[in-house]
Amino acid sequence: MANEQTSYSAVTCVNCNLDKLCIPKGLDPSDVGELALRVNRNNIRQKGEVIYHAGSTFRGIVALRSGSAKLLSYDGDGNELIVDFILPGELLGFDGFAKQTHNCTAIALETVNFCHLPAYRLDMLVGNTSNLSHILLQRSCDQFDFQVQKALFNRRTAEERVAYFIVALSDRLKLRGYSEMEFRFSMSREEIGNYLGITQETVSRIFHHFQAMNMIEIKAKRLKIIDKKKLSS
Amino acid sequence: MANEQTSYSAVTCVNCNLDKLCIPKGLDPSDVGELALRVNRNNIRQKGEVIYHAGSTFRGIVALRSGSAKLLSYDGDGNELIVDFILPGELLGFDGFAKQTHNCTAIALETVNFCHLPAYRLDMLVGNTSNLSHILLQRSCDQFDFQVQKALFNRRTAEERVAYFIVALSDRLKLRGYSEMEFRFSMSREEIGNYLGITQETVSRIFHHFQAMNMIEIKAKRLKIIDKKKLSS
DNA sequence: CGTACAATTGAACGAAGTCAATTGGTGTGG
DNA sequence: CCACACCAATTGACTTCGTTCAATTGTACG
Repeated sequence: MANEQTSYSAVTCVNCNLDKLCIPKGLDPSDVGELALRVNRNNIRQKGEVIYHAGSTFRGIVALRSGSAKLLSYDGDGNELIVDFILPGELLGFDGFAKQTHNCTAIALETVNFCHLPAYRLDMLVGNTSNLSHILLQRSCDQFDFQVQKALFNRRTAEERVAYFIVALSDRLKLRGYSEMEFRFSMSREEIGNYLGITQETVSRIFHHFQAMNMIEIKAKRLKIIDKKKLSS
Repeated sequence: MANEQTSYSAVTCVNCNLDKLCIPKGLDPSDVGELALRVNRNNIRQKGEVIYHAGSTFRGIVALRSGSAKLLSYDGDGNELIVDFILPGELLGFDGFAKQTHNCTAIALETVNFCHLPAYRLDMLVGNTSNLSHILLQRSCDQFDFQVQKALFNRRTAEERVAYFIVALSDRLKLRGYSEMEFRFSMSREEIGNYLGITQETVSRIFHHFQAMNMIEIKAKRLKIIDKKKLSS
């Protein structure tokens, strides 16, 4: 956001001025030394340049040293949604950890300097792919991914949200061995509306509308999906 | 969502039918046995009962075995926002990891049965508070918390969003040693609008309005905050 | 200094919200 | 087992906030 021209030549995590914000915050001092040895420093990008791309393989965690960046995601129609603005000392890359593929793109908003902890070295520190630390970090990142997804469809119309909600719930139930075409809501209209960011009245009207269009049959909390394909669009 | 009455008596993570979804998914088989020894099983809550409360100390990760739940957060005015609906095999509790205090509440939507991995046992498996695994998990959960925060203020009016954006940015810059009262935006109006879920025109109008109210002075990308207190309300 | 893009400003429209009345479902006690 | 009460869901009428479209002004950079 502002200009700060420092000589980074001799800087490591051990004497970095961002140690109260970045990964070292709260980290055991001995581990900071360990970390410093594994981080690539002084990566530069100019304004508008990409730090990493959605769809690319996860290559590790990025820590911004100076400048600012935007983290964005794309919806189905290619519209971009800015998930976060990144300032010095903040971390980037968690969007690629769970699936090992980034689902966000990071772009510099001005000249940036960043450090990079490569994935394979991250594994050396955190442990291999199948141990618990790794799995929990993965699950946590999953939840983050999901929140990004949710933010994306919060841009859509009320109808699209409700349709998406039904389809997503159906898919999740199927995965758990329940019927994907017929099930019972355990939540009220108000709770659905709250979750989707619309009112219960709107939920009700849209259910009615979908029924009129022969996509679903709904009676109180029982739902029967007639045309899941139509619903998905 | 549906009824499934199984005898859970002899069930451990090793032979649980949710092993393709829950923590064990992707976990090394030897670690699953390890995990099984540390998990408390057969915790029951009835419809409407709380699994954990916002504000309470983090006590570990919860894995839903049957039933469904809602995960919700409260805004400043006590309005609830449903962050997620939880189905069997899904995990709960990451909202408490970063700050060691839950910022969400989990409530059963119907009778639920869940497993519980206590925090101190989690530490035994993941390592102590200051090692890298722990820190990274914490940072990742931080990002999750932030997305929840963002979802919360997406319910607010365009004016509140813009005000919040300015204040939050000011605070973040201050934390990094920059001036909190006067700075330069590195992002365009369009990017601000995209981030806040409103159009650039609306951003522009609201900036103008805040200036007319003597809360800020804005000229192109330079912003000067006149009355931060007023802006925060 | 001019060009291209960014930001502002205005006017009209529309999707979803609000408020209010009605209907429907469920569980409980007579 | 029915009837009542209570809460959930539906439906309608009206309002509003923010969008959209379009025209204009401002700003940065070659």
